[in-house]
Amino acid sequence: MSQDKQVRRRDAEATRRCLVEAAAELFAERGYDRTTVRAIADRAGVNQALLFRYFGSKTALFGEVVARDGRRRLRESPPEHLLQGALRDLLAPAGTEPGDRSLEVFLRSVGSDDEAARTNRRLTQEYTDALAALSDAPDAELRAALVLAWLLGIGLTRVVVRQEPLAGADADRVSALMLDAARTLLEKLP
Amino acid sequence: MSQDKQVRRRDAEATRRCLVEAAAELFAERGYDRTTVRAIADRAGVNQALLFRYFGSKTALFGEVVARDGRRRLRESPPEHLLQGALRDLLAPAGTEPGDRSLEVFLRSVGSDDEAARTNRRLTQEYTDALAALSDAPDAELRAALVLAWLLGIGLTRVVVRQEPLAGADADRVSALMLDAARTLLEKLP
DNA sequence: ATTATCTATAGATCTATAGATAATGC
DNA sequence: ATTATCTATAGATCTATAGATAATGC
Repeated sequence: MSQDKQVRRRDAEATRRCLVEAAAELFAERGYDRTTVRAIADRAGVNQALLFRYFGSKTALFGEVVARDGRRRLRESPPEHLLQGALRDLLAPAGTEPGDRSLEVFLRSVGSDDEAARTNRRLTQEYTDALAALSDAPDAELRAALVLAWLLGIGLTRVVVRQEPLAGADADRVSALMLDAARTLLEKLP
Repeated sequence: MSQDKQVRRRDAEATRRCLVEAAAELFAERGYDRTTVRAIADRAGVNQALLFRYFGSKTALFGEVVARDGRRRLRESPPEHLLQGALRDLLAPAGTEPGDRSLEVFLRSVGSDDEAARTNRRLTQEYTDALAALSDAPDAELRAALVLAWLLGIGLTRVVVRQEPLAGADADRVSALMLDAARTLLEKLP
């Protein structure tokens, strides 16, 4: 019965974590602009004033979320699996538990707060660098950027706009078509 | 000297047009959410109450903008030039007068108002259909959607996020790389 | 007289802060 | 005593509307 609020002892660290977790979910669902600090605090089950006590501002909390989740795949997978992995999470059928929603956070917040945009730009650069390392082409970085742009576009269409036929398409088929073309782009020398 | 405001006679039709024009610019620059009705009225040089008199709501004005600009290319260019044309506008060097900013309106408003999202979705569908007509593949529609997603991703990276190296890359080089891969995707049968 | 335009403001947000309250650890 | 949490609210938005004002066309 009373396994929630009541039971949780006062614990600043736990409260902080709850806020970051709730913020990550909401930023992924609604983007930066359309997520209110009050909604974050409500989902975290804590008072709204604590968000400012622990993070100072909504923008700073956004930075915390990106720092926590955005670079996880970058740290954990080798460059040659980066694209596949990102694509797999992106294409995970709706309904199933999505593995990593950091791309959604990115996509839905792209036009928002300037500081948030800067945070996002830094993250994209790191992905581009990792992908560029896979190509021997003299314009490897540009090719990598094009591939990454494609990933973003697919995410935008499928997850944010939910546009058919991409939204409902079979994950493997999309993956095969895209990875094949991407590999050609990265490997084919001019 | 006094060629503005003073000189313009009272003209509901002209005021309407000014509002749509100002809204088109601002939605392209800032997206739906971050554009205020007051900013639109100010840029149009008219009173803010008139926006509601002539359009009823901010959302309705957005619909008007998309209806006016979004389908222009679709009407004016044959399917086989659609992609090239969209790409050319998108890649027009910053500073030069951009030809068509409707893609920016789309990209910057994608996560915003629900009604705006619906308007955008309808528009994307029309583009997908046009592109799909170019392919003989049995999954032509999916391939077309992937190509369109790529276009959106490139636009997002270059114009909205302004991420290097795509943001500053030579238009012809980007165009060549992308169109080549896209053509392969649309024409190569499984 | 008609109607395009403007003034003034309601009402609903939203971020952020100051200061009060109360649970913990010594 | 310390500090995690809560109350209350300032202050700045933003969309939308009601009703007043004033320029046009007959």
